[in-house]
Amino acid sequence: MPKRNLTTSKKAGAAAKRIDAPLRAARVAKVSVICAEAERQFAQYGFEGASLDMIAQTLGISRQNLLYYFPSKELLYIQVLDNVLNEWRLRMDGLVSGSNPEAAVRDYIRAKLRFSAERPAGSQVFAREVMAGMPRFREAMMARAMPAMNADVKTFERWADAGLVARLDFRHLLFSIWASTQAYADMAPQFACMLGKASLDEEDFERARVVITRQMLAALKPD
Amino acid sequence: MPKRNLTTSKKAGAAAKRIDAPLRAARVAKVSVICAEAERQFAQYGFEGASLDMIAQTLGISRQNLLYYFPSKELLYIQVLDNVLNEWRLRMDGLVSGSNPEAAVRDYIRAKLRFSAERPAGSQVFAREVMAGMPRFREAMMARAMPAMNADVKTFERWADAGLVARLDFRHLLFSIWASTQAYADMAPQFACMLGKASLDEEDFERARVVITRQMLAALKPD
DNA sequence: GTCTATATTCAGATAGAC
DNA sequence: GTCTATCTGAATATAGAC
Repeated sequence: MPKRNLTTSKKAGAAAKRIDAPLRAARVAKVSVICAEAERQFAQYGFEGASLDMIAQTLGISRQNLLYYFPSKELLYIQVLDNVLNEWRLRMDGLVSGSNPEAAVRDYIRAKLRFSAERPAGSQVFAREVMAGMPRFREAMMARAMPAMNADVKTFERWADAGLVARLDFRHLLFSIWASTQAYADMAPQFACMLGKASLDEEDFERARVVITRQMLAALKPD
Repeated sequence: MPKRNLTTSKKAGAAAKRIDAPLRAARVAKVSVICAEAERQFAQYGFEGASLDMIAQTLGISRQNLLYYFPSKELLYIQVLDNVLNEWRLRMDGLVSGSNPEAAVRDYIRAKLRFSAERPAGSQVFAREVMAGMPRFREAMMARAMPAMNADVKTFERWADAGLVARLDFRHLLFSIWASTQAYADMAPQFACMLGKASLDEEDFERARVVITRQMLAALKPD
């Protein structure tokens, strides 16, 4: 538990804020770089496989110093997952709405693929947590991802009522979009390997976008 | 290194075979149940997260006894991955061929989804290995999965030449089929959670099959 | 906030008796 | 083939000095 010295902690209101501001900012910045590196290593090695020692070493700090900011490995892990889910929602929320299904689906796929391209580690940490049976993040999932999905399903159903799209099982349609787009983060090493290159580039993501978009729009086309 | 005693190891030809047969059969059976349990635990906890102690305990044998059959954790892991890749190919090989694209795609998706339903752990171990950057199974992947993919891509291109299917980037089409179908193994806990149940059942897989098949066939329809 | 030192637990692997 | 005993290394976490 971090405790500021009496000199600052005793002061209240504006004065305290003025003094604490730079301290807090430094702390926030450090916490942020720790989370970024932890995300990378949890993604590659998993919760048990990653070690606080390695993470600290990569950052050039001591393991004990890391434990000063995050009292335990598990809390660091939870924080990483929380950040991922937050940015996920930030990027995806409200994309499926309005009255233009085609534009919505195009944007949705584009946003998800961009997330895969820009934040592959976040997606992988999430995938590993899911495969483990969501032992540490089930409630957060239920509370935050489920409402978002249900809202999207409802929107699709309204579109189907209006005859704008075919009537499919939209839950599984969403699963399929998630799977296809997230795979370009989670399975990137395999895909790159099979394309004969070291890693996926912008063109690969663009080609993926074209194919996946075509699939979804074609499937949604009213009979 | 296992060494049979002199009495049997000295004998050669048919006599030795007759004596060794039951021994070997017992060994093969034991190796098989060890692999099955290891697959389950590697799937759930990952390579580093799974422990030989836990695997042995679940099987009711000692860790040392387990190490008698597999000299190291890594060799056990490699064996598990090898088995997965083998059964994968056994089920999928040659499905994309002939002159009926629609039937081929339907069968391919059906077979992949069946694998996800029947062998989810195998798929998950594979996914974890990929996310780790394929540190222990890259050559095997390259040597065995890549030729299979290239053959399938060539078949699709022949179909496109004949005007039977639209001309897409078939590599990414295959990635998308893999992703959508494997997700019903790898992401099963998440999907089940979002469908409000403990685990996916036959009906879920059937609904997934309908949606995914529709996507792929619609995308492949010539313009 | 950062460091040194240490407690504790647990994992993989080997040796050798039976 | 299976067991007991043991070696070795690594990891999380805590205590306390500065």
